[in-house]
This record gives sequence, C-alpha cells and structure tokens, in this order.
Amino acid sequence: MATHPSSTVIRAWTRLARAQQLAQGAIERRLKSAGLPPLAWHDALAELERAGEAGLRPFELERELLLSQCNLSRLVDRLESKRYVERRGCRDDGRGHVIAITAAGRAIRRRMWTIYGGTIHSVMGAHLSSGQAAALDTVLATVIAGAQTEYGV
Amino acid sequence: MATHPSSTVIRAWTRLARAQQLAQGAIERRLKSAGLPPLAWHDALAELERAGEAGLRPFELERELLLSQCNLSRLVDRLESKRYVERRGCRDDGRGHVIAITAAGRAIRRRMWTIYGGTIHSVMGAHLSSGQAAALDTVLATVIAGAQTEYGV
DNA sequence: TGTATGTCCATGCATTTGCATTCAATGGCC
DNA sequence: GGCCATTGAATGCAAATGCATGGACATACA
Repeated sequence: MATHPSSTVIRAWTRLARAQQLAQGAIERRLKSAGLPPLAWHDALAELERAGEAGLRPFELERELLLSQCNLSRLVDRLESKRYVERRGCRDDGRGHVIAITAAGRAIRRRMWTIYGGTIHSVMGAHLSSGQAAALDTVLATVIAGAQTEYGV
Repeated sequence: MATHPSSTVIRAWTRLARAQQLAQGAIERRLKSAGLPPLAWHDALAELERAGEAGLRPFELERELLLSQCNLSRLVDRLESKRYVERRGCRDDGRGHVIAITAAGRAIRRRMWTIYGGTIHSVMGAHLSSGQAAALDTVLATVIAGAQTEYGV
C-alpha cells in the first residue's frame, strides 16, 4: 500500500484522467451548444429510468452516481424544478423520499442521449477497433473493482 | 460522426468515467486528510517544475492542464498567494506573464507526490499486471489521440 | 502614422460544489 | 414507554467553476 507505482502505471493513470477529461469536455460542450442540460442530469435520469415506477431513494442514487449527499440533494432540486423528476414521500421510512422520473424526464433524457451517444462514438468508438474497446472495457473493470475496495477503506 | 456507439464502447466509456472518478476521489480525499492542497495544484506545479527556470506562460499551462482560461488564472492566484509560484513580467510580450515555480512549490509538490503516487498505486497499480497496465496505457493513448482531433473541431 | 482586429490575461457575477450543521425519523436497549 | 446513538435528507455558508466582459498590448493593413 505504501509502495510506489511503476512508470507505466503512472502514464496509464495520467492518460486515464486526460481521456476522461477530453471526452467529458466534448460531451458537455455539445450538450450545451444543443441547449440541453449537463451530463450529470442524463446520468441521474438514466438511473431513475432504469429503476422504473418504483423510483429510487436519494441515498441509492447517491451511490450509483458517486455524488456527495448534499450535491445529490441539490441536483434533485434542479431536476424537480424542471419537472423531470418528482419526490414522493416514502411509506417504509418516514425520513426518506422516493425519487421517480416523469414523462418529461424520459423525453429529455432521450434527447440528451442522441447528443451524448453520438459524442461517445465520435470521441472513442470511431477510433477503436472492437477488440480494443473490449480490452479497454475489461481492464477498466479490473481497475474499478480494485478502486472500489479502496473506496470502502 | 452521427452514428451511434456499440454497447461495448458505451460500457467502456461508462467504466472510463467511473474509474477516473473513483481514483481521483481517492486521491483528493487522501491529500485532504494529509492536510495537503488539491490534486490540481500538483499537476500545475509538476508542469512548472518540468519547465524549469524558464517557467511557462499562462496560456501554455492552460493547454497542458485542459483548464479554462479564467480558472487557470485563479488557480495561479492561489498558488501565488501561497508563494508556490511567482508571476514575472514577460520581456517578449508586454501583455503576458511568465509563471515559475519556487523552492517552496517544489517542496510541496514532492510532499504531495508521496500521497498521490501511493494512491495511484493502491487504486490502480496494485490490481493490474504490468501487461494489463501497458495495454491500458496503449489503448488510452489511442483514445486521447482521437479525442484531441475532436477537441479542435 | 493611425485604425482595426486579434491575443493575453484578469475580474465581476451567477451557478455549482464542498463542508459542517441541523432536523426529523428510526431502531436498539433499558 | 423513555432514552440515545444512528441514519436520511436538507440547508447556510465558504470556496471553486463557468461565462461574459474589459483592459492592455500586438499585429496587420490602409
């Protein structure tokens, strides 16, 4: 744990950070120039859409999106103010809420996805063979598994 | 360009974003709990240290760090207020400045690197074979090259 | 020379994030 | 039941970010 990374690992990390930053930057810029909300809104709406009618508790969404509690709370505020989601009381737990996507939320998510998906393609997909993409996916799964054990500690 | 990504590419992108977020989160948390400045300070100081005595112009640093101009300006403000860098006038161009790292800047960067590097290792390096790390590095280089052409457009 | 256009950098303002605190409800325990 | 530690979620306040603007100098060109 106290040991130091090899220069290959350092380069890989640097590139990981840079690739993510470039791609996310491209996505955010294209969304904005299409007059659409930021990327985080899509991710939240996508999780909620997957959850369906039952919705999700804020703390569940928080873990999915790796967002801090207070930030998630305010993201939901913004989504709610646009009527993309609604907060319902929670029968099981009087402290909690349930967040559910609305029809408008599904609609905007779909519109965002055309931009979002297209940008993923032009930034990543178009430059990778399917073997490369699969290899990247596999190695990143390993990284995530490792980082998550770290996260808990 | 208007085409859509394959599901493998979508998964790879999702994992890329998540891996980066997990790793960066771990780094930031450890830096903070060690009483050290945020990650961005390290990256800026590292670039300046590499540039040596000659320093860098703000717009050069901006491109290296993929930071917006106004944010870079204020990051330099903070670094300068801690005496980690100094702004000098620029002989060649009366509009510009040159930013150079100080001895204190080099010292703090070194302290940050012990945490930063250690975290990279425990989050990524420790879980990857050297072959996996090299493969990751290679594929990400391709992604970056592709994303950068995109960036310019 | 003088005017126009472009580049480099800083800054005011609104939005977003991070941190600490607060409030309400739950669950365990006596 | 009454008490207390814990959890779910919101909010006030400070720091950071994004956006648009402005000011100083540089370069092009008439």
